[in-house]
Amino acid sequence: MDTAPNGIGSMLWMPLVKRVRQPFLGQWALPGGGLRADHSLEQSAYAALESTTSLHPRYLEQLYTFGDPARSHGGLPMVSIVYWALVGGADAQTEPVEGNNVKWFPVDNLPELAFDHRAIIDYALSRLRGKIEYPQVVTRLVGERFTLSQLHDVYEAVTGEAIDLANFRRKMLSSGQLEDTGEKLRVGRNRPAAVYRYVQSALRQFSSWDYSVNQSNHGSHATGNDVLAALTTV
Amino acid sequence: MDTAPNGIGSMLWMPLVKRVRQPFLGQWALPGGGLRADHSLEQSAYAALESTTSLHPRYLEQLYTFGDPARSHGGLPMVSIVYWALVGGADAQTEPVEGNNVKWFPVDNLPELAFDHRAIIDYALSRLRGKIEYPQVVTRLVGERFTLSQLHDVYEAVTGEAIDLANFRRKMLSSGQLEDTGEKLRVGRNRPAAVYRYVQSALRQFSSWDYSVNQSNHGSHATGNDVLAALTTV
DNA sequence: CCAAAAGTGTTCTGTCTACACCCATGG
DNA sequence: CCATGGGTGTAGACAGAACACTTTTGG
Repeated sequence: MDTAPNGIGSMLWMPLVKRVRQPFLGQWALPGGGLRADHSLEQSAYAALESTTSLHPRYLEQLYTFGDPARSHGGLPMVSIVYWALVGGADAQTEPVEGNNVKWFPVDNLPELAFDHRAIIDYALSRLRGKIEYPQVVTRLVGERFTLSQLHDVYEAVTGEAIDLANFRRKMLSSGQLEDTGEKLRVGRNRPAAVYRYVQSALRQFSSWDYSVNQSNHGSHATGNDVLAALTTV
Repeated sequence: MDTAPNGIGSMLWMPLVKRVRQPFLGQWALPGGGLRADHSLEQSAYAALESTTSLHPRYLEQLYTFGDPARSHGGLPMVSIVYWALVGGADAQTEPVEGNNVKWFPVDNLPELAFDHRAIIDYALSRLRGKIEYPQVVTRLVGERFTLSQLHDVYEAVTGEAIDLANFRRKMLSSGQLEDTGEKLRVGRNRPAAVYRYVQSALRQFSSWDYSVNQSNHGSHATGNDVLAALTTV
């Protein structure tokens, strides 16, 4: 995939779905699906995303709940509960098989969107930027084990701006949250880089209901160059 | 009201309601109410809080939506949409009239709570701490016009720790977000303090759906010593 | 003049930034 | 031996913490 204009190596991408009914027929929109009585909200969101995009996200978090009376038709107010997901580089290798109605877009070049989905995406991105410091979050994007360069690429993709690699590396290492696995990873013909992971205590240190679901991980390594995210509505 | 143990002058308080039915009969819980078809979620939350506690909050924000299948009875999953409110010192003067089933508690000394309401409160507090920098938020607690000492008290109450007043004052003034109103406020027989307000641009600078509702304000001044917050469920 | 809160100055320390530099590797 | 990314050193700018100090007021 492409490289971003400014000195940034990686890019955030997300899948959109072309609407097949009114309103906004033919426009791009966030993937979505219905609520299921015997499932948690997270499970319903996961299913909605999976069925429309074939993604198996490793991170799923509730974003916001919308309940505008203008959307209601008669009885109860219509409520949309929006989730967002992160998909790591490893999963991505199998994904970009785009279905007929699904297409991946870089977040800095999105098409016109249906409803208020553009605003939802902007809000999700600001939340993501605020949380990128959390190991639980960044791990979903870069994988369990990673080099400092890979971690650096994810930070740049998420923040959208260039970060000095030398300073980044020092900051990360001095945080005490990373440990050297002893492994080396060679990219191309260059000097092999040390492979790190977050220490257990860093991964555990979070309190809220975020990061609750889908802790299953398939032992994958981050190798791709791009960073993927998805939003879904229930 | 009391003074906190450590050098902190003000305290965060919140209202709880004693449950009058099963489950958790007799236990303390967050105020709550039902959803209304012809109202937005915010309006419903506002109504729920108002009817149980007689509060007219000046700040209302969506916290999280719960939808555990374990809560369901048959049909659709039962969903709770939690909002939180901030109530400034001025409003407070009329409030602490506690109804039979409503009582105010300092957040560092809450009773046993029904359901998972304790966890909800903890999450709300961490969110509040993260947002206390935003003029839109702090203004709801301290009022439109305030002295630097009052602002300082709010910061201490919310963060729960002592903050050096001299440094605090410099930081605030150098931020460029405050402007001197020219007014003076005398407390007791001491030197009068300058009264400040946030500049318009600072109050406008926010993006998300938070801070959307209930912009009505009754031109009140913060004079009380305590800071109040409320959570409600819909 | 005293107490108490308002408000100012100064020093110290740690963190962020920019950028020069050295190291390891395969071709 | 050279190009490329991995990795280290260092000097200046800046922001926060600690705390001594001065000012204004009513009693």
